[in-house]
Amino acid sequence: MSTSRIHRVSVADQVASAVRKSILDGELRPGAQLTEAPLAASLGVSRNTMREAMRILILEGLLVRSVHRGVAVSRLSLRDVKEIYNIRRVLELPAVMIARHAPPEIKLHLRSALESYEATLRAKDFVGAVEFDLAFHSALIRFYRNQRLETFYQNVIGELRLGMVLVDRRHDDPIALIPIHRKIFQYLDSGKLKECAALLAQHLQDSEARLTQVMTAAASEEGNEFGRKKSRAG
Amino acid sequence: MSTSRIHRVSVADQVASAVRKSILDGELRPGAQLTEAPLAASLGVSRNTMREAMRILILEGLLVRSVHRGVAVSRLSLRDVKEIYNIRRVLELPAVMIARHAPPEIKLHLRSALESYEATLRAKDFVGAVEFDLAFHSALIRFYRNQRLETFYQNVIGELRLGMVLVDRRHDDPIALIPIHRKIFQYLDSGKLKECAALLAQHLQDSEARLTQVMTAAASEEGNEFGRKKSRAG
DNA sequence: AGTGTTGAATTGTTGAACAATCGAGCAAAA
DNA sequence: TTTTGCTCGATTGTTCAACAATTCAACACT
Repeated sequence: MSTSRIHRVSVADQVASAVRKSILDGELRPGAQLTEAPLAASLGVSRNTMREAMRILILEGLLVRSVHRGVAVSRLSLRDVKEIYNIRRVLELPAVMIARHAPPEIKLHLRSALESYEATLRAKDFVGAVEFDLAFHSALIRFYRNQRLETFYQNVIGELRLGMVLVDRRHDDPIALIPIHRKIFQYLDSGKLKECAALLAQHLQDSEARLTQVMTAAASEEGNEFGRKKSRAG
Repeated sequence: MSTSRIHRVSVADQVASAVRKSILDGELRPGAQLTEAPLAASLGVSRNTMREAMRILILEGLLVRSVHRGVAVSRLSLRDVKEIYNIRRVLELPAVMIARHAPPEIKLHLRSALESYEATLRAKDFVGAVEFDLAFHSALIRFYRNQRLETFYQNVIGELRLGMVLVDRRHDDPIALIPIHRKIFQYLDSGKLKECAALLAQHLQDSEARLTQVMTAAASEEGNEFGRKKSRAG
């Protein structure tokens, strides 16, 4: 009954999806320790299956395992952020440059993501807006028509969200980002690809700077929180 | 005793490496069915550990699993080849363009790979030459100084080798490829990056065309071999 | 020839077990 | 007081054995 579709997936995959969602939604914070047995029990699967699911998420970079010390939700370092934004530049900027003869279907996706983005943002749902913000950028990658590139990009974006859950609503003025995305889309839609790429580059630069700034700020005030095991502040 | 290093790795990882090597060396041909129990027994590990190892290789794209039907070594389709070479273009060409202020360490790697490549090729060791050919190209990716990009590229190259094991020595004249790589390196070394990128693009185009051609040829004569289960040629 | 049906083999998943290892608490020593 | 060493409970790494679900091929039946 539960699996009505023909598209059958293994339990391990489903468990992986569930845990992935918990991480991406910020339910499981970066650094959180995941002990196998209780987690497996809470999801009603065996420890072996849970380990298989964890293996998937480790390969995706959402979890880290240190031998005999368990797995934990990955912590995004500043170096990671730098890497990820470089990847975004390498992939997104050429993507818009090949958008000339792109099928209209992808542009519809872009427009759809854009409108959802604006709607959630105006509704002050900043957490939900992240989803559509990244959906917009993911749609750009589809210009390549390359499955491997898309899944890779998706993984990278997943890691990036690890850092964004820490940011949340500290955004000074997220509404200000609306016209940026809109302008990027307009340039793209009207074939002004160079201008589009330039604006996108600027946008990525700003985005990286903002995240980096918030992360350094958060890192400094994290010492007296529950992040580290032994806070020397006591 | 066996693990003298501090760098401990799980058994599953070791098993994955062993199987990966078997595949990349052509011992396990594309399409080969891998039944868990015998393979696990032959390597002296449990079925669970073997499944974990398989999961890794599936995520890497070297194996495919269809539910309840087991795992098999991936077959590279022409579409796959097209995707992979597009990825190579997206990553390798910009890589040489940012090689201006690259650390000399990477250039040493390039030179080393180049010399090994020429040596093995002159020794008529065409299978071994593939290794160094790809090592040369992998070194280009290191210009990015980006761990995620490198591992992704490494995965993609691994998949490409799935197709190359089928090709092997059908190369018309592999020796002719020596001056190409050498010229690419010289352009790079002397800072003529545009010329380098152009030549590299040409090289990738030729390489793709050759592989595609061999694969279509191999596919047509594969029908009466053991490739497909039911050959209608009988 | 075409169509159930059966049954062996393989996979998906579970549950339990045991050794290896870690971490914390506590005692002994400096 | 700080450091060192020890013990012990908890968690992980790995194995093993079992069973349900599913596939595949052979076979019987029409």
